[in-house]
Amino acid sequence: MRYSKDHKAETHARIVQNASVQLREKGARGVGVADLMKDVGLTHGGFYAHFDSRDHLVNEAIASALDQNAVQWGELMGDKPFEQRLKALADIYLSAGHRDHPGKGCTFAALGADASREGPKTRRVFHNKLDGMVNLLGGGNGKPPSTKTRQQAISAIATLVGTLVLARAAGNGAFSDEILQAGKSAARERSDTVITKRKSAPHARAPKRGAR
Amino acid sequence: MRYSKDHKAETHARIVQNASVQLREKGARGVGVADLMKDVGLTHGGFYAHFDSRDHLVNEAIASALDQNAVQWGELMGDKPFEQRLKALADIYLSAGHRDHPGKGCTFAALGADASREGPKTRRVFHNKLDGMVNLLGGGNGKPPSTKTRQQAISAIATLVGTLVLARAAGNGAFSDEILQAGKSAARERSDTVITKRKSAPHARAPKRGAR
DNA sequence: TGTACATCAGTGAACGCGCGTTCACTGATGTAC
DNA sequence: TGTACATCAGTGAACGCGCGTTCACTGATGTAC
Repeated sequence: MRYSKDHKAETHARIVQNASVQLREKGARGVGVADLMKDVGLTHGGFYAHFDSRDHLVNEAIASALDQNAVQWGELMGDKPFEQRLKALADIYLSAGHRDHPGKGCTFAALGADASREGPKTRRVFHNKLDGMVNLLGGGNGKPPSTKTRQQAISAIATLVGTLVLARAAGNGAFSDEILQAGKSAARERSDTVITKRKSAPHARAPKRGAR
Repeated sequence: MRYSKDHKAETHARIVQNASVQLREKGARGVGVADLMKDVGLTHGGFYAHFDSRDHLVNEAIASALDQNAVQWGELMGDKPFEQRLKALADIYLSAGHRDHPGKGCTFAALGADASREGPKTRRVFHNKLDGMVNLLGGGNGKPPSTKTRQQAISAIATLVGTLVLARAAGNGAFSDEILQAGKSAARERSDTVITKRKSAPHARAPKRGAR
């Protein structure tokens, strides 16, 4: 069968999309070529008309998942100021829904640990996309953030990612909920601190003994 | 060959120890029975004199890794007050050494995401051990921590875990170092906040700025 | 417009390999006498 | 103390299965004339 113009591109995209979900759900080693193709409604043999190898697909799917995340984050944050951005992000990010549906969720939390075990290509993708996320959260309306702001954005993201990883590892019971709550509180306090600091003036931090 | 009294227990422990390292390095799916036994100096067939199945070993090895972490944390923190505990922990936890040697490091960071994909047994182990870690970091000398203190301990741990996961995913270059630094700064600021809050009420702690 | 041919995404059997698991066997040491 | 037997941690060949990959083939549609 020979298909219309961009039929191949569409199928390719469908495989990638499906893989990006399944990888986040089952891990980098948890998804087989045959299962994947079956899910897309094809047979496994056709896979190699689209990808050189399983590894190539994994890389592409992870990159795609990260891109989706970036879009989601961008929509969520709009042009709010930093502390409001963080609040908006944390509320969604640390919801039970996100915890219980990793396939549509954050790739750092789902595959970050796996990434460090994959090839340099995968790590490079993570590197680049994470850098983009940091600028997205920390940057001011398109402008690249300062070193200090980057620092805050990084640690904010780290807290979100760590909280989600721990909440998922702990299941979905009361303790897991407590973890999500703790993460939300931390984000809230962090926002408040930033707000307070900005208000209290362009200098100083804690009154007397801050000790940095 | 029939071996001395506790020879079997020793071999068993060696296998578990080896697995606990390799699992953290290569992930829950990345370690094979044959490789593992070879590393311990035995042949693969003997494995089943010690474990019912590979899955049983994985559970035992993860539990062992988590126990080791708890011991390490305990030694590191001694009977210091919370903010100093966190500082001491963060300095080691967010070091390049820890990032580059996951086999001896934190199990939450290395296998937390994997845990959520494993069976309920593994998740229960993570649940229990994490709960213990929270009490360890948040508790005051044996006493169980308050809800508020637990919250702080949880988010502190989450930040550490998330930072390490991201730093590893980003490789080990300048960006990865920046991530570690951001995590350390966050831990420091968090400690200061706690100090400030406490200070403004009951009384003081660090002389002027030294901390520790 | 109609016909012959070329293309190539997708099919499904087959291959090779690795891995978890089984099993008959070994042989050094503990135990019974 | 010495001897015969029992035990069982460990050996290594073998099995079965799943998975990534290959390959000859299909047949609907695009293209050439």
